[in-house]
Amino acid sequence: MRGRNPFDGKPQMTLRDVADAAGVSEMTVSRVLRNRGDVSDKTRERVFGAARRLGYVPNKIAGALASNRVNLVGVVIPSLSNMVFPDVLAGIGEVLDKTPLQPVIGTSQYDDDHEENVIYEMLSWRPSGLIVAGLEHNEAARAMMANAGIPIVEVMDVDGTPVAACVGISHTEAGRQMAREIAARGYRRIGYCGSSSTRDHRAQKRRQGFEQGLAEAGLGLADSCLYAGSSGFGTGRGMTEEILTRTPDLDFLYYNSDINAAGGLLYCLEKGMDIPGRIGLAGFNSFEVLDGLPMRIATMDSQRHAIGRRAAELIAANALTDEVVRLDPVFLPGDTVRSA
Amino acid sequence: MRGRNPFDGKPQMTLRDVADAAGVSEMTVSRVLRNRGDVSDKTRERVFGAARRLGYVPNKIAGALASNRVNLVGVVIPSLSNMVFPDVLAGIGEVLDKTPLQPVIGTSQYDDDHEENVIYEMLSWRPSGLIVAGLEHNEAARAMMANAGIPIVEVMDVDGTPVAACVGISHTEAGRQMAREIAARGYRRIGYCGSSSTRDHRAQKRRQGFEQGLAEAGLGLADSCLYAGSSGFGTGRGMTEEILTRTPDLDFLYYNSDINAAGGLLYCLEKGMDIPGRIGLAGFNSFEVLDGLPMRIATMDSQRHAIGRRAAELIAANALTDEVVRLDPVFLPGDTVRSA
DNA sequence: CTGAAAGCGCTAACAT
DNA sequence: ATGTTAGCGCTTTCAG
Repeated sequence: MRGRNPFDGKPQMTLRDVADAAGVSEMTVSRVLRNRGDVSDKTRERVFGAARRLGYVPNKIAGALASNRVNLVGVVIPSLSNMVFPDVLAGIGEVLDKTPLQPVIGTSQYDDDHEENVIYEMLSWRPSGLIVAGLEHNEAARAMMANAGIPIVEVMDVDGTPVAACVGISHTEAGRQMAREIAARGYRRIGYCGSSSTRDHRAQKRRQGFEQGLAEAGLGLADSCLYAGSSGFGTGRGMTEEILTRTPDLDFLYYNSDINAAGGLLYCLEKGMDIPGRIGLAGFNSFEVLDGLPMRIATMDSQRHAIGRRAAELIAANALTDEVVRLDPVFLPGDTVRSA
Repeated sequence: MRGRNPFDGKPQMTLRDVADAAGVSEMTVSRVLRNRGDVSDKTRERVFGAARRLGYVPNKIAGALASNRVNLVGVVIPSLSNMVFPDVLAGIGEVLDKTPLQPVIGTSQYDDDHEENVIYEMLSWRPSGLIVAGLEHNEAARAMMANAGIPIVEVMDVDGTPVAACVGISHTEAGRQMAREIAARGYRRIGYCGSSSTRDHRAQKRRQGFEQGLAEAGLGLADSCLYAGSSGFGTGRGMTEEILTRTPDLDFLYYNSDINAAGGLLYCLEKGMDIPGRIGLAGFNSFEVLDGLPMRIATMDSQRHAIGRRAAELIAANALTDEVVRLDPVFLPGDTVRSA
């Protein structure tokens, strides 16, 4: 016997089986099941009946090979634990749901070589398009994407050189804008709390933009505190305690994420600090779950839902362009910064 | 020309191209690229060289059709926005990363017919296994899974009749156990806050188990408050305000999720209520991000990471069993219940 | 409206 | 250690 899956007892059901059961040709079954071409109502009914009676599930592998059409869209993101990505995926899903396309998700774990691998695996399934988070990829990955011959969209970030199309915000600008807002509100002794990992390129860019923005206002970072590990209220709280112990006269803290900022907020409130008078706080992302904290954290909406939608639209339109769609993050002052 | 992708300019590269470039047969290229059989080092090098020079990406569709082997594992979950599922996925990923298998994620949006569809689509790619959240599926979905001829593992929940294998906790028991803990700690006027949707079967089971547990202790639910929409601090806060306004003498609140419980906690603290003396609070899930709230919320670890791991192990072992792996949720008293 | 033939790109099995 | 042959299950194309 030829190479069946060794674990598969019964051979899989084929179009042939349905065709025999319905007394028609394989071709007719194929047409009925795909709603293609003209088939008489009587034949159609018989075929549908036979297919459902037998519990036939088509083999898309064979179909894809024969038609050279695969209704899958690869989506490569760093991680699912970071709450930003499910939001992007939701945006992608909303758009693709109206098409025959289906997203297939892969995670790179913030590792370039792992990402290369995931992209390679995905491309080997010949998807109809590929959405990849970020603009930083190794050479091999960039080469694969450039030669894939399908729509490729890099998302989240526009600060860099895309392989093809690109939908995102400028994180450098986001950081700079936040610095401007803070400076305009009179804060002067400013600290930064974020990740020590250099692998989150977008957080790095925000930080750089932030420092640039401060410099343009004649300010600088008075202190910063970095953590290894994942963001969380505990992490934010810990960083805040540390930085304020070391540099007690800080009057503003900018966090890499709202999650950490929330931990900082809780810490400051517990210590009875006057927010936003004595000290101001701001994060990044705008997470809906956090609405309901004692104060709304100043943040910037990262537009991730819109980014997902726009990227999916490009794929759905089979856009082989190198268009760059630059969305604007929106500053949300919340309650943790003084009014301007 | 035959049915190429209409948008694909250049025809795709095949083994033939690599074989020609390396001056060997297609078969040899195939063997080299899959590390199969004996190939001389010299030939191997030449083939690898040619493949990488040309930027060859194999066509897994053709490979899968020929070998009847697909290294994909379908994973069907209700949603990615609910933080529990990324944790299950992480567990699955950890295990599958050590195998050639790759998870493919699909979401059912808590809708049975949508789920049926997603399962159908996945099975049509002939994956090596399927992991599906929950035990509630429509007839068609159950039939497909029963006949798929691949390892099927239903996860999260064990209260019901699995199609095949099953890894999870008993949510009914989880609810009952929580009721026992609460009763043992002397709380008597107990309220429940959760979702009004009946689609989250596991939350429903916890609530039922909770009521049973209360009944066994001679107690009952004094009030309950349901919300439509997504959980969040704001939601938890709102429910808590509402239920305490309506029934001010409640001395305990059980929430469907830690997220909502956190909102309730913040509300109660703001109101200056004595926790856990005047009122106790408990949630469900044990989310790491929440460590760092002013108090640790009493909760139950839902074992979702372990569930993901065990499920993936069953798939990796190609277990065509109907084994039920019942894990035990762990009660974590935190700071929001009195000591027993 | 339906069917027959050919072949998608790859791999199992069998040479050599 | 390498090559040859014959499909995998489906869809395209062309013929009725």
